[in-house]
Amino acid sequence: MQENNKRKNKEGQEGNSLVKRIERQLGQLSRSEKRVAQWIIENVASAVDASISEVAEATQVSQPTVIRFCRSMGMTGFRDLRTHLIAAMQRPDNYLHNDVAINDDTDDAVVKVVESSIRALVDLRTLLSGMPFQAAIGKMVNARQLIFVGLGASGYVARDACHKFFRLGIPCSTALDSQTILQQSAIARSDEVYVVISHMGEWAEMVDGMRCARDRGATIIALTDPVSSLAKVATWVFDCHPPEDTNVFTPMSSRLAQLTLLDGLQIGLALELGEQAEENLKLTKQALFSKWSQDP
Amino acid sequence: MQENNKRKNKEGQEGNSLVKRIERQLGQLSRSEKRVAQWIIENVASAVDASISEVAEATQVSQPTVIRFCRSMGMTGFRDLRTHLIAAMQRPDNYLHNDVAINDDTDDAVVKVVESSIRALVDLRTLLSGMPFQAAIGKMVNARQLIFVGLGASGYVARDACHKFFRLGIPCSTALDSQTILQQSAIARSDEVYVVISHMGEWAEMVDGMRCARDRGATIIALTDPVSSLAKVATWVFDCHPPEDTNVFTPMSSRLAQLTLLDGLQIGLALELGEQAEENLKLTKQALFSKWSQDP
DNA sequence: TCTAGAATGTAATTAAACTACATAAAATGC
DNA sequence: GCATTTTATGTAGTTTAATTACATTCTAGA
Repeated sequence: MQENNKRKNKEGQEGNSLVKRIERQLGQLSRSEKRVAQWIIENVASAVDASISEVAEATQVSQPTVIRFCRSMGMTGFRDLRTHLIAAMQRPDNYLHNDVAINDDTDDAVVKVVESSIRALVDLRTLLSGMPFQAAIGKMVNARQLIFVGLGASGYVARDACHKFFRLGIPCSTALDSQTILQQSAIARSDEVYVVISHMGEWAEMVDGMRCARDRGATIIALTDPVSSLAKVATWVFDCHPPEDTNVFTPMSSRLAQLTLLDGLQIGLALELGEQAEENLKLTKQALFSKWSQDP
Repeated sequence: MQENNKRKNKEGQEGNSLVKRIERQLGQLSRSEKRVAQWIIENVASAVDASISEVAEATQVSQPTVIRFCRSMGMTGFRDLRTHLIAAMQRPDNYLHNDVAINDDTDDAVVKVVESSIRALVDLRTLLSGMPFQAAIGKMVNARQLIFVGLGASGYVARDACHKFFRLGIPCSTALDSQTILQQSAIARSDEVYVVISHMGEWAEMVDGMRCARDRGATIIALTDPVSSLAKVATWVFDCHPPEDTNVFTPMSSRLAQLTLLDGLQIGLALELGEQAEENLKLTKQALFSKWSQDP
């Protein structure tokens, strides 16, 4: 009758987080207390904000039962439980998957959106070790120019990246539509690096353009689905598998992973470039700062 | 006495972003509120367990003054402050010193970048409860037009948001430089909603423009530092306090929080709009999908 | 079926958080 | 230097949250 144990093993690396502790003691609880426990596990996020009456209502038990549950968990009371829950939520591994549903109220939906973003980045962290940062940065260091390529929503990511990398003192440009991409790649040079952002990696013009650039000797760094056509053309691929796209209300958290990946590349490149890049970064920051500190 | 000073410093460091924020704003507080702030800084550990009355007693001020202090810090109340204190206590020194260092190797640096991004979103998660989503969405539902405003790097966030919201079927535009902002706000209408993104919230032209738009009856939703001039002008403020900006290699993880916040707003708005928005989202997704599924 | 003991709920109690209003202090204008 | 506004703070009351005491219900074993 109990839940399967394999899940416990998989998630159980962080043995002493409060959520895990509740899970472990689930068996020893009475029926009503178990309901409370279950709800808290499944709604950790809402639970940290809830008052005792809200928990009681959500789980259809009386308020004293909620307190009894807290005591069963070794806490002095509800307040204490809340304290520990908040602390536990600071470990990102505690965020579980939960899609936005059409009948969610605003606050629940927002919480879910944020949590799905957190999950996207936690996923990214686990993928990092397999990514060719060294190789990509090695090419960038000697590049005459970086060209950031992206269509539609990915264009915003490309723009953001361009704005970030140019501060290192490297010539940077963008190509955000088919025409520009094709023209740009037609004159590609072997000392140029293309950074291409594409969820699916299947837009024909983009793939064609990149193939052309590649043929002309340019380096293609692709943030895309590793099984896509684009990935086949690229010199180096950073695995950004597209989202499962469960429903229309799921936002594109994957672009956060892309942005973060590009942050990582930029910082890595800055370190590789050394003093010169550091100086440039300082200067660009100062340029902003000195401006607005004049009008308080 | 020397020892006293040292201890104070040490404990100040042991704190965290919230404590730092309190320290930073010490100057702008009134005499009594400053007493509260000081006590909390020097007794973070006791503060997380204390009730309002205990804090009031310890600092010799009235209970409402303690609440006022919480509000001055941008929290909704004492409960909220406590939540944030607990969360902040969870990462004593280690995360602060997790900045990228000049002698890090690439992989270390990348991991640090990703973790600081995760941290930014987990921080956002703890701030959500105090944010006026309902109110903001309420205004957006009936808006004739949404105008997304941002300068420099924030401009990319504004663009991204614009591209996201227009898919709901609402007229959306952007204002990404001083001239456009001033002109746009000069003709602002009471049924328009401005969504303004600014880390510092102190660019004079932007603040002036928004004040003008506000005077003309428009709604100003600001993603900015809650103590900034922009925040004072805004109708609703979403607390996006600027990063502590420890070194030049620290990327702007805070913009991920802004993007995610806007994701949340968009999804919340979509739910509020109901079927029509859902239909629009579906259609825009299909428009993309049918295109690239033709060329595999 | 009866009864002990656990489980749960009801209703009252206490304490915490917050609000509205009043007063005092400081800053400003004349 | 006095009146007037603004700001800061406290007092007292209200609302909400957390907890306790006690009553009821349920369950298991004689």
